[in-house]
Amino acid sequence: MNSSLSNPTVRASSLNSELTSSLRDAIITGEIKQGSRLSETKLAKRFDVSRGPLREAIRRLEGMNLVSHRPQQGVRVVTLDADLILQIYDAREALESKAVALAAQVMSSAEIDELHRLIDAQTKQMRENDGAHVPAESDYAFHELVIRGSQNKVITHALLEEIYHLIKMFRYQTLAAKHSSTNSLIEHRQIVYAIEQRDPVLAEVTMRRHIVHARDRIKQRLERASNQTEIDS
Amino acid sequence: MNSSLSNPTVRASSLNSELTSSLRDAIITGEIKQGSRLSETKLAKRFDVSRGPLREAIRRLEGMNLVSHRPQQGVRVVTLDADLILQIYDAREALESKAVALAAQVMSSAEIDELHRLIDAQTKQMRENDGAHVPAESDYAFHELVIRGSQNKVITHALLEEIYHLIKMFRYQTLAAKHSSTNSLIEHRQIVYAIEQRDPVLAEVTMRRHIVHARDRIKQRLERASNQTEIDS
DNA sequence: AGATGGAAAAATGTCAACATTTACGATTTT
DNA sequence: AAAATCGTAAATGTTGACATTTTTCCATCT
Repeated sequence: MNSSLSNPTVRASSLNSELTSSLRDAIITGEIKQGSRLSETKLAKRFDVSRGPLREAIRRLEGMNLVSHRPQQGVRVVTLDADLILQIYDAREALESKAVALAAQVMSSAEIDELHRLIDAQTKQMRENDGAHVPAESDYAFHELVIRGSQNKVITHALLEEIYHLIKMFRYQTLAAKHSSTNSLIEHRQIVYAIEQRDPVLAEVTMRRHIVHARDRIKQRLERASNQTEIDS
Repeated sequence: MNSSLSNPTVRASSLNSELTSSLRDAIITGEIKQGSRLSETKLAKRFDVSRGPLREAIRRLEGMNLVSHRPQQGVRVVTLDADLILQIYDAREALESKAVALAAQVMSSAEIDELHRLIDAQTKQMRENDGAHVPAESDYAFHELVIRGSQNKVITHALLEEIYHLIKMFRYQTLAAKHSSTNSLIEHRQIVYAIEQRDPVLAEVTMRRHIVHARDRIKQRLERASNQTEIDS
């Protein structure tokens, strides 16, 4: 239940911080379902803590857009309907295309080398798998490197502490897609190329297209799923 | 001190919510100085509440990027140095240019009329003042209308609940600029025109230029201020 | 039988006290 | 006199209990 009570000398730096991570992951994986109410008393029992730290963790989740709060009525897990998903990708497109433009200007060569290592590893993983897919974790690692490479705290915070949690939640649950496509890897190579050329405009355009592609694929899936349920009913 | 304890029947919907606003405003206006430590015990006495709701309010301010937390050492108010200010405007450029592109596609004619009313009021205010400036509040109102007009929850949250608080804090303190320029009003008219034409590309480009202009002016001011202090020392 | 009312239970909002850690200052030692 | 160490005080982290509101369930009335 409690993930870190092993070494009493280490002092796991704060309970509410641990709770934030645990709750966040439980929401992302769907262990706590979309739209469901978060009962403070039940969660306090489940994690074996008092309600104080728990409430603080919930307040942080509010800032991550993972739960919404209504006074005197508690908090509910966000519901990822089609509209919201597409809105998330619009926000991501705006922020991450700007991030890569900045990264192309300020990223160190050491960081660019790291990007190469990631892509090489992804190429290898693709061959070892079915030859058409790359693990989602690897995909996240790539994007996180680029985002941090922008050295823009505000953009990095917005993307990694808010938008990406929602994207992971969507991919993990609604989609069962734990992989990204071959096209994705090709586009990643193009992005690294643009960064290497120190060409912010090319980098921005390439990243924007990469994300719009992903958005389009998702939109098609959602529309098909919507039609399907209409037929079913 | 306490802004709403008058009517006991009305029940001011939650103490920690009120605290969030009060603390936020105290930070934005500089009443609580940049870089200073927020003492929970002192603030609890000052607002005459217990530390529970206060801590929750502080957790919310964390999500707004207004304070940063270090375990076992409390929270400090963010410091708006030159780097951070420019990063904020880069993030704003990315998000708000996308917001206006979306707004151009989905805004209702009633909302567009509201934009016109605001601009007309600003024109009037400018004439009644020195003839060259418009109150900052009016400027915020315009941008907020456009942002909400995008109907994108994620972008709206990022801009209005995070980035704009930092911008207001900067304008209120570092800059003593409680006004925006004449150019600004002209650019606002161009933005409304693009929205009216239902031209998302033109709207996006115009908004981007509007924000880049503001960023450039700030950058010049900051560099002059920096040179000035070098001379002084 | 359905709807309306009230009472009980559970949930959120809040507070005061306890525990542990950090920081500051005084004292001691070199 | 300067530096290091120890002790005290204050701050953060956490807990359990109290208050008010909301929800649910049951009984009663139409």
